[in-house]
Amino acid sequence: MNETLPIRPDYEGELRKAGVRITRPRKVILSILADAGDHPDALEIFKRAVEIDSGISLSTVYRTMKLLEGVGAIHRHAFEGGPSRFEPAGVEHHDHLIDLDTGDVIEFHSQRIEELQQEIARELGYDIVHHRLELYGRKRRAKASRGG
Amino acid sequence: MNETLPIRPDYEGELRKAGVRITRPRKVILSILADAGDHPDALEIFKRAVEIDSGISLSTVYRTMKLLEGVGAIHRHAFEGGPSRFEPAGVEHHDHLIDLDTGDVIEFHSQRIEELQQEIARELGYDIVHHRLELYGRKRRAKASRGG
DNA sequence: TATTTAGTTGCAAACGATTTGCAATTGCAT
DNA sequence: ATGCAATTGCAAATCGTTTGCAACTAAATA
Ligand SMILES: [Mn+2]
Ligand SMILES: [Mn+2]
Ligand SMILES: [Zn+2]
Ligand SMILES: [Zn+2]
Repeated sequence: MNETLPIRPDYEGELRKAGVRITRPRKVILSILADAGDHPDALEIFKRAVEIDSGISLSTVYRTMKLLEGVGAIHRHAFEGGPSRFEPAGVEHHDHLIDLDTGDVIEFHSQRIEELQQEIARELGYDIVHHRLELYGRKRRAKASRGG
Repeated sequence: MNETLPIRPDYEGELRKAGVRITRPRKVILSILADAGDHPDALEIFKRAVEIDSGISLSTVYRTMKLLEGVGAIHRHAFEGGPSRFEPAGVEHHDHLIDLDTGDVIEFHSQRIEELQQEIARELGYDIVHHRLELYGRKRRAKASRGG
């Protein structure tokens, strides 16, 4: 296992540099994203935002997510079934394992898989722009058990 | 235009065994799926169905896709952006590479990746129920070229 | 600081994909 | 052939998301 440095991405600077105005709603949303440990969807971000500034609208959340995605500040995930979920783009690349029972999202990374993907694409004559690897599963139950 | 609807016999039997009524719309949809070489979405299946039987409705296509998915006869893919796309479940498992320029869907399979996924899930204490691996890329351009 | 103005907002209405209620129809067991 | 539950087509509803628009505001300018 390796440590992940809990770097708080300097969103505002990044955005200013991209010519984006730093408004009140955006500050709120950015702060929520900056210290979100999970992968919230737009509605969840909206709810958290309202706690800080009750004037924020859901439209603005959607617009802001699209904007942040556009400048590469966040990643959008479309996990099976549900709405888009987001996470800051600052962290190292990783893929996800979704717990079908609880909805928990577990992150993992396999350099070997990444390499194999490149290899496959190359053989097919392609360059990978991005990819999506999601494992859907359930907690392994102890093999000999009597509990429900 | 066409004579008999060449429904894959095992396909229909599979459904009967699952207690599903074989109706005219279902026969049409099944035949379309059986010899679809691509990964059509509901609307595309609907269009193809209408050519055979103009009375079929889009609702029925959606309902049938859900039913077929439920009994495991087809797989649903939710590629980036677009609507759900489908393919018969009979073929060997494979994953997909989507050409970002043309929309082409290329199938591939890596036993090594499949194994690594299992390994990762196991380490995290999970059993994989299913997974999704999609590569999005563009055709590799020859390094020294003058063509468009 | 006051002025200016293009970017941004909240709201409501529109949107595309998919689902659903319902009355009419149909598969299929009898 | 009969009877009835399963299935259908249609329209309306739903869900997540986007958009038009008039009011507002960040931030460049004077
Ligand atoms: Mn993540
Ligand atoms: Mn396929
Ligand atoms: Zn990856
Ligand atoms: Zn696979």
